[in-house]
Amino acid sequence: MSDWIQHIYTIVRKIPKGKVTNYGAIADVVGARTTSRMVGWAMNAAHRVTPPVPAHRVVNRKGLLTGRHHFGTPTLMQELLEAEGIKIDENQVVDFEKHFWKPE
DNA sequence: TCACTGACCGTGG
DNA sequence: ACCACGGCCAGTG
Repeated sequence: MSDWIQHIYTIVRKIPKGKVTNYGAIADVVGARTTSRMVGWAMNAAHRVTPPVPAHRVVNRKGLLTGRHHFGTPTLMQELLEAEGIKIDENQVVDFEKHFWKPE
């Protein structure tokens, strides 16, 4: 695995419970060497790495749950977020900016 | 080996 | 406000 992928996993694992972030923010922290699309790719491969990565806390810039189909069931991602106190409406995070967590 | 694709985002027409 | 395009890396056929 390349460094930037490990870097992404490390960052995602730092996301506090009840918070969410977006692909662009992660790409920004990792550096200009990667783009948000690469972050998405990394998440696709994240489910087979250990320790587990809370990929459900990563959404796109509009707060849309674009990755929900990559979970076991189409609703699993939403359920995980709601279990942490984040409300979802029409596959979108309610008050996204309020729950947004900027990685560093 | 080459070509295409992907859980995205910002910019320009 | 809508549409198209470039960027960046690894896996797959």
